[in-house]
Amino acid sequence: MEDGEPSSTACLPLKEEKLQQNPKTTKGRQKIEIKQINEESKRQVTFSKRRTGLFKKAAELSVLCGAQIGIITFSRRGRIYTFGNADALVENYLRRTPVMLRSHPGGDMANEGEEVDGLKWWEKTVESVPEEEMEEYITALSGLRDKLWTRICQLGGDRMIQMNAPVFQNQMAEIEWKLTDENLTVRNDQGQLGNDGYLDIAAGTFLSQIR
Amino acid sequence: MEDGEPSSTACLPLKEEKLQQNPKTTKGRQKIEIKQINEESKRQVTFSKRRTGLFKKAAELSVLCGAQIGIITFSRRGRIYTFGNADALVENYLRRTPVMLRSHPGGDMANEGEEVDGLKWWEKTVESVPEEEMEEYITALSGLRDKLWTRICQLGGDRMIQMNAPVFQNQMAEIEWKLTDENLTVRNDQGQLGNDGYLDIAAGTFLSQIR
DNA sequence: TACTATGTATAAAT
DNA sequence: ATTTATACATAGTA
Repeated sequence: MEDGEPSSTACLPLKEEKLQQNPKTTKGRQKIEIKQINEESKRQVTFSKRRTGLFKKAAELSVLCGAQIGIITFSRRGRIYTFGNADALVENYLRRTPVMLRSHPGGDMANEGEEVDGLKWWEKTVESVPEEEMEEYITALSGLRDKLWTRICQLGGDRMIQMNAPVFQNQMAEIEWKLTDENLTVRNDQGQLGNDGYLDIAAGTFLSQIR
Repeated sequence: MEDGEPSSTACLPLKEEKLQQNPKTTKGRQKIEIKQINEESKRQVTFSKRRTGLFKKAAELSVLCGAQIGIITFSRRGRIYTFGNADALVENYLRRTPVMLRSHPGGDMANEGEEVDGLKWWEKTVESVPEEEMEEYITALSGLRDKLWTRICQLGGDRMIQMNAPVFQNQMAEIEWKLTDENLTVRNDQGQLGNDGYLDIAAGTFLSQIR
């Protein structure tokens, strides 16, 4: 059909003429189904484009409506991309959901307030947690999650609204789980914590979130 | 061009005739400037529409690219709207940024591991923190923010990318501050913490983020 | 809430 | 990265 399709003999180089006249060089944006993109490179391009778009939208929304917005994204590769000030966000979130944040219940508390290496004990990082205290540490961390959620739901009522695009909820949960698993595995492979119990406990934690 | 344009006299009152023929019931979407919307009701409508759009985009992105995405929004009214599983997000975030999470450094640590009211000490909420320990508690919480950020930047490198739409960065910071202030005030008004020092310390914390 | 017309994001191709 | 055509989001209105 393509108007003036070259009938071999008469008008051969029509393609070029067509380009001049109505160049339709691309098919333009095509409709796509919202489902996992399998092709690696394509997925990466899409992720990059849409992440940019998402963050732009978030920025616009925050300016237009004076809302405080934070986005944290864990890419499939395990990279973290954040929008807004993630730590302020997290702190604010935690501030609004009062819980005990202690996550290192073990250890010697006799020298409370004392400084070791010029640091208050609560300023030390997890790396300094001895192997034998790790399990309790992890338990506390898992507890934190539950406490957070419980507390949030309590606060909830009219002050909190949880929104998930209903259609995607199950898929989200699935993906979240898979990726959490992936992240934890990567983390484990890096041997930073090197505690076998870690993955199992975390797995239980997240599995419980999937209905 | 519009086929069959009625030429009344010569060609003068074209406007009206055009309207009749093509009654354009609305002006359609108009371009808007990205700046604070002052009109309350308009802002609310926009917030609602765009928040929905943002969450939809996030859902699509997560499905298409298998990314784990979480969004936390504090509306100007202090409401929290979240997308994804905020607590999982926060926990995952914290998990990836090892820090001491202790935020209640004061208190009697002699009964370490003991249970009070059937709760481990790290399971108790902030409400149970005595007034005289509050300041230290807050200091620890502020410390947490810094620790988080520092640790994140350390982890950073190729595994972390911070993205802010550059154009909006300052505005974001401003808004974040204003809203944080607002939230804290609200919180204070509710008398849940009822500590005068609270606001001041928090203020310093957030002010330091604004360049 | 639902509708239109138009602005904006982006899939595909370069 | 840039371009283009099209799908999608949404400002203003009812």
